[in-house]
Amino acid sequence: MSSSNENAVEKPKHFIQHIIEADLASGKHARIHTRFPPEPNGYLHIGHAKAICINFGLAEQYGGLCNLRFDDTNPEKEEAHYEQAIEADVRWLGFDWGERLYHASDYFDQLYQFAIELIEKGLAYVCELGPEEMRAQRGTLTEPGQNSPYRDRSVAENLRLFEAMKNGEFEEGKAVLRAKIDMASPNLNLRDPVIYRVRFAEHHATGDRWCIYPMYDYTHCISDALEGITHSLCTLEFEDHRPLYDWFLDQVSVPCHPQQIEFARLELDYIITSKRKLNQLVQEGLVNGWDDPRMPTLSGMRRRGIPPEAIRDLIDRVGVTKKKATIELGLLETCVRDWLGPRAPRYMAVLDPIKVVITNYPEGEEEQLDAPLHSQNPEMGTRKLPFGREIYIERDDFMEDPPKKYFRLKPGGAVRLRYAYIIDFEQVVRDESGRIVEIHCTYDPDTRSGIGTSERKVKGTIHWVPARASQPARVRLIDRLFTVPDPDRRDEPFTAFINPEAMREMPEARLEPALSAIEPGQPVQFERLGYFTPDSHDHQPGAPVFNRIMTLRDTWAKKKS
RNA sequence: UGGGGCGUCGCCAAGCGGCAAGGCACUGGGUUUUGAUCCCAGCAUUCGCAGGUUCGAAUCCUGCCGCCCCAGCCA
Repeated sequence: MSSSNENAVEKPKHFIQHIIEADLASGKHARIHTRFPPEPNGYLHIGHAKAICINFGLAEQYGGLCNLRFDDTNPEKEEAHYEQAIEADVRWLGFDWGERLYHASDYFDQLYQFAIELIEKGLAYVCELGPEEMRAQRGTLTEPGQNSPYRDRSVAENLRLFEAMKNGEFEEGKAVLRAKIDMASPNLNLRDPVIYRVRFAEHHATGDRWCIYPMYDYTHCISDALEGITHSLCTLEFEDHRPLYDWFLDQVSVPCHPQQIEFARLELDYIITSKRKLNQLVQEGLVNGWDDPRMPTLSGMRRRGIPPEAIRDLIDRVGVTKKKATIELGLLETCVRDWLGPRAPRYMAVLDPIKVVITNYPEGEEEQLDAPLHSQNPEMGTRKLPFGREIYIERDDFMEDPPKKYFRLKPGGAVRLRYAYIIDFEQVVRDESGRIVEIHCTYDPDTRSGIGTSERKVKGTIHWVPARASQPARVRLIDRLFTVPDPDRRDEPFTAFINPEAMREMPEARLEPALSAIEPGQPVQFERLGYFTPDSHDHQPGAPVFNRIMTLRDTWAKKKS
């Protein structure tokens, strides 16, 4: 996808690949097995795409397997409908978990039995400290914690109390099961972490069968082991949890001991991935839902028209390391253009039209031009393009008083109309207020594209649509959601940096007729403007609505500024 | 002042004792009926800093400095 050119230098392997290859070579594993473990409490965003691509991608690359597992251990936050959305997003990215769709809640019975095993080994106890007391006794970063007064209960008593917890005999907050590790550990995670808490909440998968729920650290490692995961990949903030991950697996009779490996999550400038903040955007109506095309959610990017291949390419180019890195948005833009460039069929649309009358073109006449769908790839075929006396061009493709090097239409000048003729400027027509309402030109019949006999050359070529045969449309210009690269890390709230121009609708836009056959999901290029696709919610065959996926690279705009 | 990580070009990133890959961005030039694409060229005497070991260090040692994460009965 990226640079598969001539000298095709092999892409260097990243550290996780080194680990996997060593494990395969040493015979530690015959095949690898990974998993993508989202919590079903929100929608997936571009950051999740990295975890998805790494887990599924590595399994694919080394002939292994990757499970999809919902980490549903907190009934108060999770909801079933998120699961369907997550599944759709993972599939959209092009990955498949086969029959291996699991839930942490599938293991609640086993998790309960392993907890009993820990109690029997004297490694877990029921603690009746309240949340505040427990915090007070945990110590600080520099001071050790104190042992709970309940720490030395007998195995029999712990067994009885834990069962009482399970039977609903304790109110929420009145008792937890804790691992007995070390209250003086410099790693806070090892200071007798809670492994079960009481919650009288309906769980979306297990209903009211349980009133005690296992905590993440305890659940995750055991779930991995039960699924035969070989490499448990997660983000950097879990590094401190690895000793606990290993501790549980060492104490309990699970079938294997997966290796947890941490990598840096994906960060992009001009975007945010905080669940809380994305939710705020939606709740406060700052965007139109989770799949608003401005959103960095996978559903938003899909609706905007960004190809999943471009996202996979981005992840591929960015690499996998333990160093926190913020990638420039420009790289994503490059990936999108690289994927779409050779594939998107070309059409013409005028976003902000101004009428051009070709005064020497016979009134009432019209001709059908043949225009290639992709000038570099003739195999894509052609479409018919009606041309007549009246057409529309882009308002900013004409300037009365142009700067030097402006080679579009100007007084005294000429331009080529893409796939049609060269036209010469004649005059502008104004209304009473002096506003230009029309431009009059003449065309040069010998310059028709392809079959013209003239040797005449002009510097500029502009796009256009026929006045009569073009179709009115709403076209939304999508741009970055924020005006600063780091809206997250400012003194003002991030909402202060929302880009008011992130979605501009062009109400007067007009499309060439062939565009009426394009449906949502099909990306096209509007020549000289960018890549666009019909909006999956609002587009109607008779009333088209297109979203801009990405502009074309524009060096002219750069030179001007 | 505890513990765990990370510091190689503007943004990423190879490199693992033998003398700084690659991508993106940027800059110049060529092609072009998309100021797009494509092509060609340029772009770190230097690897957070300071010492040390060595014939030789981004790579080894020592000491500093900077940044990130951890005190949920969240994940």
